[in-house]
Amino acid sequence: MVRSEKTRQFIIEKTASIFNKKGYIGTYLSDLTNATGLTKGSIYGNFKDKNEVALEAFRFNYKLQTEEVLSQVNKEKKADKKLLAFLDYYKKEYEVIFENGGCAILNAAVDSDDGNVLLKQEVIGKIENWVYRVETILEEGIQQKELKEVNALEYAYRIIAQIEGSIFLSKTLSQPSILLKNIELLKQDIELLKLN
Amino acid sequence: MVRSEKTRQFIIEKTASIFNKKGYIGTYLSDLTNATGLTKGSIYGNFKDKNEVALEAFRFNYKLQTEEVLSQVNKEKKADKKLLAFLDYYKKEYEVIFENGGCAILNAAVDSDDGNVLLKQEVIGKIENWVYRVETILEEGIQQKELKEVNALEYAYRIIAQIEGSIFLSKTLSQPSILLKNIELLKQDIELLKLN
DNA sequence: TTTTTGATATACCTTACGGTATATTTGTAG
DNA sequence: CTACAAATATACCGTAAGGTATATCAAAAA
Repeated sequence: MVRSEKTRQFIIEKTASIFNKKGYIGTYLSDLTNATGLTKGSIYGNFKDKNEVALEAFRFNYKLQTEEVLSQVNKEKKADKKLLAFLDYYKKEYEVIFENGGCAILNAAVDSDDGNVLLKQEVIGKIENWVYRVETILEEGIQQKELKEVNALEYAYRIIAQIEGSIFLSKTLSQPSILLKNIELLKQDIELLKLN
Repeated sequence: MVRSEKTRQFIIEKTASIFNKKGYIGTYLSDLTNATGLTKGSIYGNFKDKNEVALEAFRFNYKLQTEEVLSQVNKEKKADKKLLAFLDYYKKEYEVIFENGGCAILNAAVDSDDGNVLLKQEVIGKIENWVYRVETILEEGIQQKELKEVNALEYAYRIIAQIEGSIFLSKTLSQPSILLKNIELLKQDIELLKLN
């Protein structure tokens, strides 16, 4: 990694959670310089504008929160185990997510609801990808006769809505137990989905 | 209503959805003057500062979205009917909610996550109140032997998380069907909760 | 060791933000 | 119809935002 690429990465890492907590407009260039110890000149030497930093910050947050869980999921063979691994991730990592400012997808989506088209498109793409992955797990499970026949897409939407809503509620009320309990209930649903 | 109170109300009505869409920091005084046709002087004659407008705007949005549903719910006698009325509200009114920028509670909570302590407290209070009302309906239903015995508080959190998550997903992906389907599934859950 | 090139810091610009003091207008009471 | 009070508009302020041109510095090549 050349020098500039290293600095770019450094800026993204140091500012990602700030963007997640304070939003695009609410995160000022002064926040970026304070968090990195760099100057505006240096930041603008590595990024086109604030928007580009925000976009990369979101990608970083997304990777942090979602790509790790996927590797956990992929370790499992059977559909139900995959789904349970997926849910267990939130059980284990909710503290990290909370400290980081909550679900990056939810924050970025709400934040970019006005104007910020690039970020909005990015978020939509990530959600669709997430839905697709859950849907695929379900469909493969159904095909392998591991799971009952349900509408995989609808079921995926339901699970994801439940997770997002639970993280949101739990974080806003500062009550981790809400998330933990709802994850537990989702796991029960998955158990009921299993064929014998 | 005296003249000033009328103007105050006018400002709140005209700016509420802007705050809901663009957030506290993202809504500028110029947005407020544009939306109302008034000047800064007039706005500051009726409100202490932007924060006070934002707070009242949130209260307005909350009333719009939540107090109407409660009147619908209170028309019903039996617990299951109350819960179904509650869910039906979203089925009927999602378009209005979407046009208004989505769920005011979710937006305000995410928005006020940094710094805005007053608004944050307000939102937390509203959520707690909401949870309490759903919890009470469930408990009364259980007492009246209309519903199966479940943990009312946990069940309330689950329903609310599902609704919030569904509105969020649905709105972000511009797919009302996600919300509608999930509401349908929640209604099925309520049916299963009924005794006999 | 010197030169060159890319990265970072400095100093500055424009703009528009939130907010305020004051002038003007408008509705109301006498 | 006038005088007063309340509400609104005007004109302004200080600050800090995002962004840029230029100077300085550091690392690698010659």
